Amino acid sequence: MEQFSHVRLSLPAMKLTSKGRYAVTAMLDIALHGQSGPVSVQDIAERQMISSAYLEQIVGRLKRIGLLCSVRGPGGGYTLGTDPAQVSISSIIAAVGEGVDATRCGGKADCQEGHMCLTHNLWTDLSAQIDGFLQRITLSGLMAREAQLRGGATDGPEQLDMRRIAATELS
Amino acid sequence: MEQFSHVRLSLPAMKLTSKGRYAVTAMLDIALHGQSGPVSVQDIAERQMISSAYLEQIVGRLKRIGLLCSVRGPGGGYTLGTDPAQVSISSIIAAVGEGVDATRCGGKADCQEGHMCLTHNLWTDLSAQIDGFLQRITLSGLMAREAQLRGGATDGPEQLDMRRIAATELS
DNA sequence: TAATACTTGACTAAATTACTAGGTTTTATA
DNA sequence: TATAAAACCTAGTAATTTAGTCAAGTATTA
Repeated sequence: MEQFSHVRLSLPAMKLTSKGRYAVTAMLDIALHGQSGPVSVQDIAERQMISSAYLEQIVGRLKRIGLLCSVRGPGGGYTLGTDPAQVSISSIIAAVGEGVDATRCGGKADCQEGHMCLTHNLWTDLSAQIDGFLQRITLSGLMAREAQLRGGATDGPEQLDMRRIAATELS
Repeated sequence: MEQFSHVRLSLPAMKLTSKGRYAVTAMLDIALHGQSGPVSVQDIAERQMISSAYLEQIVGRLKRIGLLCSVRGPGGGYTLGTDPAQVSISSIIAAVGEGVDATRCGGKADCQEGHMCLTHNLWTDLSAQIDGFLQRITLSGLMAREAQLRGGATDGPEQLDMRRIAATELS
């Protein structure tokens, strides 16, 4: 028999769900189709098969942050708000409230003992690892890959090495 | 007005919640306190402040997988089922059904176009990145850190560089 | 001036998480 | 041999989150 109810401590160490994926997909779609003018949410939703109403919420946040600009009225839509070379995947995901939130105890709070702190640091460092990876990959990096795919072989999805992108992006 | 309901596609790209953290914490607790005999769930629950009934479920899965052995009856409990140097954090997390499940389309299925495949590969590679990190860190690695912490400075939780552990673990 | 597009806020069904509750074995020890 | 301490098992369930929907706007311009 349990003596007391445990406090519910959710706080996932990290989350990356459809919302974050949709955000990145939308940014990339706008980057690729925004040459001739603004891209409407409807267009993105149809191309990427995402609920347009849901996408509106996501794209709205990306605009408020400044990652996108909007043009209203007929023929309107969204354009990139920044140089795609400056936009990391990490920042896109963070813009919609996802990504890596460190640990349950915000920095030091709850860790009572040494070995508790040890796993705590494991999660902290894992978070840094993930975020670092997502920070090294930019929107222009993804665009370059896309261009390369279009120009090169079209027979099926081959394995891509994102680490190489990240590396070239860094140097 | 939306013409049709979109199919709900959950499938988080990755998840790491309390369940996975509890599993790692429990394994480490048993590794550290299991010298003199089996460690009971009650003991772990009290030390780590986790609901014992919930912990029982988690520890049960770790046993079924073979990461733990159990001793029934009074004075019973759990002991490690394997050499801690062979147990990666990745395998502990996987044992309780968490960790990294690749992408929504299992390998190639749904990717209709090039740029779709591009973000697909981003998630695939991120997953590999995360899992690689968790695979390079072992239970004995965490134990060594704990021992070092006990022996060394006791004034507060300092920043640990897990990457160094991972590196030494590899070489 | 009407169509198009963005804006907002509230609402909801489904899924998942983090538990709880209540039992049954097994087995050391008194 | 009774007792109690432990593992083991199977349901439930409340809270939270996700992935949407819905409705009623406001702004812009062909």
